[in-house]
Amino acid sequence: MSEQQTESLRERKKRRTRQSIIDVAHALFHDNGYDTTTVEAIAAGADVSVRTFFRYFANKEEVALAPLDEMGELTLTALRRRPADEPPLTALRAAVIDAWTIMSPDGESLRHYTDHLLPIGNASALAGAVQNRIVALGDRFALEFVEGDDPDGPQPRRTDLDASLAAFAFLAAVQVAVRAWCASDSTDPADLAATALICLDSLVIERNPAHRA
Amino acid sequence: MSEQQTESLRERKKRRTRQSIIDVAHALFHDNGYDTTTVEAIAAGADVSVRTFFRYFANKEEVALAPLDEMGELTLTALRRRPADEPPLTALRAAVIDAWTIMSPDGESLRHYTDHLLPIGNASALAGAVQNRIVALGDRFALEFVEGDDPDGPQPRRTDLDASLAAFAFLAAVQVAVRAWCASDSTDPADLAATALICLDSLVIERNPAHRA
DNA sequence: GAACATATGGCACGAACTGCCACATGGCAA
DNA sequence: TTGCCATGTGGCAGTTCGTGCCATATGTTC
Repeated sequence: MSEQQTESLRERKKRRTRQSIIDVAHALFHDNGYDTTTVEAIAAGADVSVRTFFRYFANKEEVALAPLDEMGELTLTALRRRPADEPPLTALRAAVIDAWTIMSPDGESLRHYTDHLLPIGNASALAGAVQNRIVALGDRFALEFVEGDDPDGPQPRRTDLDASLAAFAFLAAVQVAVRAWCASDSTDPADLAATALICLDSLVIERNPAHRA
Repeated sequence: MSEQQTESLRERKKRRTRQSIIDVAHALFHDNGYDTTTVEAIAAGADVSVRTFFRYFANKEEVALAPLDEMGELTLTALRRRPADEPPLTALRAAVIDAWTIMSPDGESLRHYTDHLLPIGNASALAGAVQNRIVALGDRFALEFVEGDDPDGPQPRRTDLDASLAAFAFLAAVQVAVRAWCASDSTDPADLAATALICLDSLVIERNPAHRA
């Protein structure tokens, strides 16, 4: 199940094309900025037609945010490996640390990731798209908690509201850290991680205090 | 200073044109949805050229989100009226309640506001723009706390990180509430307010625990 | 190699914006 | 009132993103 049945020629070709588009695009974004880089240029660089570009990516944003999506997926799978009875915020905190550790056994791939963060952060046209990803990710995090919760466990079933709240408060904390890091003069990924942990550690969510609705 | 010197004919005309564009646009959004409503149609309805539309609003999103901006401003001014020594989350909670109360002495204008929320919430193309506004608002909230903080007060000066964290955690909670309300079958603004308070009350931010950076 | 499925390219088109220039309108002073 | 100046407005051409349609090329299967 973990071993892949040597993907077909077609699939290999598609994978290579896709990666080529991503690489070319990010190189151009880095050099010329996101806004001034046209899809036409990306397509030309990746040696595909513009029409084909849009078959691989629904829009220009998507190719720019591909690395972000990867990190999101990584965090999500890390979250799924946490014990089911762990409180949401604790699990999320641990998951993001796991994801970063997995990504940077050498510390290099995390830097490769953060390298994409600055160009993205500077492209105001991308900001909205980034936020959309974050919201979508938050929903998936939240879903993990309500689904994973044992219906006949010792605790009363966690409400959707609690789950969402934990997920989005968590993401807000990470965002604050990323933005602070981007604003600072540091380019060291370790500083980013440290800032993120500080933010996460000052977050607390009370479990539905006796509150009349 | 509070009384306006009877704005000039020019200014009155601009104001009317602007409001006309907003009204026409939202009527069309309500009827046909955001995506399928073209700027051309809005401009035609408001009896201005397309070129002029773009002189009033930088893009289609901006006219759609004008009511949201208004609410943001309202909350911000309410926040400025809070005592300076109030903890950020407490002040924000009170400010948003104030803003809602101001907006709905009769309960009608708040409904008028929430009426805009659904069309916006359903327009996926707007989601990113909404998030952008929220981030911008969060920054202004945060700024309020660091600036308003007395440098030689009894407490060690609040860091920017703390201020941002409070602002964005607050906005995350409100967002969760709004989304939950949109997803529910309720159209009663009171339900929205109640949900928002529940979310806000389970949020706690610890003040920078002894944490080695 | 034939038959089929799918990936690709090219073209026309719609919609969001923008720059530019000509014209109209409001404000102001002689 | 007249005329000058600032500013608001319209129209048009052009760029870019994104989509539907159809013909063609390439991989897959028998």
